[in-house]
Amino acid sequence: MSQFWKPGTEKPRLLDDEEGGLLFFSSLPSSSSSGFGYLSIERLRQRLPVYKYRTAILYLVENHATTIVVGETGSGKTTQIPQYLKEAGWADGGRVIACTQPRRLAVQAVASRVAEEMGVKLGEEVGYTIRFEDVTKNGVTMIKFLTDGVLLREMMDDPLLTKYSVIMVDEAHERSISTDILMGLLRKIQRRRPGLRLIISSATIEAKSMASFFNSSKKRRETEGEVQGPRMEPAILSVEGRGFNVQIHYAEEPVSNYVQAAVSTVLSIHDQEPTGDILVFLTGQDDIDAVVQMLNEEVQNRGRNSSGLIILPLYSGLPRADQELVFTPTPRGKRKVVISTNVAETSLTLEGIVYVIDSGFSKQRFYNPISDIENLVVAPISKASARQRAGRAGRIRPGKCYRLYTEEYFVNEMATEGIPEIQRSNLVSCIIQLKALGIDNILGFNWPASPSPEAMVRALEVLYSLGVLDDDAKLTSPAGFQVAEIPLDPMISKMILSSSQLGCSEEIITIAAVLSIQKYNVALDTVNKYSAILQSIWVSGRGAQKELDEAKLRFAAAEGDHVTFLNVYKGFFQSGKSSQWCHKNFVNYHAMKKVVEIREQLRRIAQRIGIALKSCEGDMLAVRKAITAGFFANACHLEAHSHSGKYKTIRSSQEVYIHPSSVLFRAPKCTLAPLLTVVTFGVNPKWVIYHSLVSTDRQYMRNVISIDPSWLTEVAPHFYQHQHPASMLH
DNA sequence: GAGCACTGC
Repeated sequence: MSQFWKPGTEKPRLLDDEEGGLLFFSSLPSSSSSGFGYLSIERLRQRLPVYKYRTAILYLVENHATTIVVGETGSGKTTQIPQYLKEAGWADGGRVIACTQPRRLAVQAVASRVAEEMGVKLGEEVGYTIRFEDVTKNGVTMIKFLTDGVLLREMMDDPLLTKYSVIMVDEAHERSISTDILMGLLRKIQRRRPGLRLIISSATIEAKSMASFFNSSKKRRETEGEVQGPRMEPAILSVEGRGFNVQIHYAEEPVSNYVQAAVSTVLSIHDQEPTGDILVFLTGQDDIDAVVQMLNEEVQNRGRNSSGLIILPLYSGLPRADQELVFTPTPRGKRKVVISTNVAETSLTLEGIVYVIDSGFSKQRFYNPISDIENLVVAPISKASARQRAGRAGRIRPGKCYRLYTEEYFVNEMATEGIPEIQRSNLVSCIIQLKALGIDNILGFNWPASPSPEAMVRALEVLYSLGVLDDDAKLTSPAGFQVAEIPLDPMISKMILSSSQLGCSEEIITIAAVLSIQKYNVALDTVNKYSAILQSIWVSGRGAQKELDEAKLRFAAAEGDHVTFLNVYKGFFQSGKSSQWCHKNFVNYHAMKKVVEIREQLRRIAQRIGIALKSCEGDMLAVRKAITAGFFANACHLEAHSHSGKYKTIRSSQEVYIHPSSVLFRAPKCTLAPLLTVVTFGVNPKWVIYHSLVSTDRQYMRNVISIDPSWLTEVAPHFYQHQHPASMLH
């Protein structure tokens, strides 16, 4: 190994989210007060690195409109700064200190930790808000943790966020879409509310560009003259972390096959290095399964001597029980090897890792506004990501990180930061949200990172075709405002609006809930459990694929997947929401409970914005029409004489195929499902609409429903008559 | 007969 690896000079210090993993995943009852041991809470707080900056932070917040805290992980900034602010009086007079997080779980965990440190009941002085859970008390809560998405929603009712005295945006370096929009809007609010203070918590590299983004001093002087108040130039403060050093080793030669290299590096570490668990970062399930299999074979070949390795895959699609294995403590004399996706980079923290192997790649989403298709591709990570990965080795003692790329590559070729999510995504949701907040000039909006004009224009086009924006790109009334109120993709929201007129809103709301669960995580209620991540209402299980397929057939509707969802929901409901029923039918019980929850929320919103709740009593024609009204842009036609099931999109003649997971993949025959109206038997429907595309070697349509082409011109005449002569549709 | 980086309202 010493020939293969060259020690580098860089020794990053580590530690992220003491507020994260430790709290969730430790087998110790770390969130109970016994976890604090002999030391008083006060003493423990004073031991955190951030403590010696307490006075400085308070001074800067007092005197600067924006303070940027460059906090290495483990500095204690997230839990301590809100408490310092409260102690200094920023929550006096009914004001509230807000602290945002990108993830729900982090919100819950940090809030309960801070409540515990302050010796108060969660939901009183310290509270939190995430979707479906508002654990705060008006007039009592002084420190409030929330996801940045929730804060954005709050701005719809209170655009200036008047109840907050200080807003701390944590993990800003992750540059999620919500964080970016939030920062752009906060910068605007700041001009109108000189009393508001912002704290942006960011990683090292970006601090300067963040500072120039928030530097509005010149503009302020021009417009308002010299005024009393905080300085508008942001202050930057750096707080060190509390991790152990991690020694970096680079590959001497470029690595052509990181799967193979990862396997041999694991074996070298196991042979030559002292005990300590290994974490390997790869890109996805395929890589991971390959490495797991190769390691298992190697262990078998070597015989009993190498049986000290416990090899565990980790990715979000893994069944919950398998994910849990990763968090069980390593038995004495054994070495755990976790082969993981990026999920271990930000979302969860493993204890006991001493060695990290970094492939240098991850899967990233890219959006092509021309084709309007989002692709998931394997791409090189950034330096920031590489540092984060390396840091995972230094949580319990000094560690080592093996990078499967050369030092020259790291220094000269790797990008400093990743591309912000907003520049890699479809902007439809984000733009309607800005419109609803009164930001009319989208192209002129001051973004922390501006999306491409093409992407913005494309999103405006889509919203226009949905009837959500008018000719002046203003929200239409009432449709535009209604769509903006519904916390879902605008195409789904439009589908819900149309269902109101078609008399099938109860059914469509069920479908909307199922469609949104498919991208959703199901976080369990308590802080001490990790989130079970779901991708479908079906149980995931590679082992029982055949049984799963058979179970699916019990619900399969000839109309397509959306109607199939209705059959599943109906069965679940009739069983009394029974978990045994789910188990028997290969339906994911937790996912169904979430569907029920989201469905209830959507019904409440629907009633609030004046959508009539009505069931169509089995009239699937109405249901399919409503789906068409939202997703007409995704219409496809079966190629004539195609025996391979080839479709083409109407909009751009893209070649697409029905995904094998769809019930229409094997054009289903009529089943016993009670809601079913027979449409076709055993042949591919000529016209379909898809909910989303998955791109691999082919473009696959996921969640497909058959339609009648005349509906297209009926529900979206502007779209189809202008762009496509009606003759094309027949 | 194929495939799912990661979040969130």
